[in-house]
Amino acid sequence: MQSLRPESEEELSSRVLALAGKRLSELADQANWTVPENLKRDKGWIGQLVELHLGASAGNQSKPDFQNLGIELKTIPLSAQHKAKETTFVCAVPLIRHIGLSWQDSCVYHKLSRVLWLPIEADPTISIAQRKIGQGFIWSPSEDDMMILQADWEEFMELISLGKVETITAHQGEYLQIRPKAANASVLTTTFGDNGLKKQTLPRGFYLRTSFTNKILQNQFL
DNA sequence: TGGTGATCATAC
DNA sequence: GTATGATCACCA
Repeated sequence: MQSLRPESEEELSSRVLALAGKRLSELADQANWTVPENLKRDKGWIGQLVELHLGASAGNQSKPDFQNLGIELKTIPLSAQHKAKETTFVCAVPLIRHIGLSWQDSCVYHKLSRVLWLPIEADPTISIAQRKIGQGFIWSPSEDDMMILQADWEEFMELISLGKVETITAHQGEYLQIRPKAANASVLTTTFGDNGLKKQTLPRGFYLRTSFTNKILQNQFL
């Protein structure tokens, strides 16, 4: 199966509504997919399953999931207390050719401008098959959110411009954080060191802290 | 035990 | 290696 792409936000919203309360086993059966026992070797499985059901443009293109609508799909794994369990990957950190890059031209700004959040049960005591889809919603950052995201982003990019990416830890940033994003610790990409010379380093990504995604969830369901 | 640093699958 | 999709796993 492959759902056709939704042609409007309204159409997407009604599909999201129809998914609410469904178990992952139902979606997997419809797609003729096998539900894994755990996600250790299938970390993106749930995300890809819901993409299929909502008609997101498949593939590894660096474009929004719903390109015609400019909407990015993100799942949120929920604990038993219905709080976000994991941070949310946003995009890779630019480590070269970032000189003069403005916030409004950044990947973080573009990825977060319009997001379909889809909360999904992730309590480890529930089998993957029995986990239920929550109530998804389409969201954009508030002005206050934008200010903080921009401030975080500019602080990080300032350090990167100074060749200090390797001094950045995940403790920094209010809403955003920078952490490794690679298959393993031996993967290397090019950057410039604090001496201005080209060097190799671990690729990193921007992630949203769970405190921020929990705030988004609270505002939505308050 | 929560959060940071590390990691997994797959397409190209 | 980089893009997509994320969660694992260990240690402070």
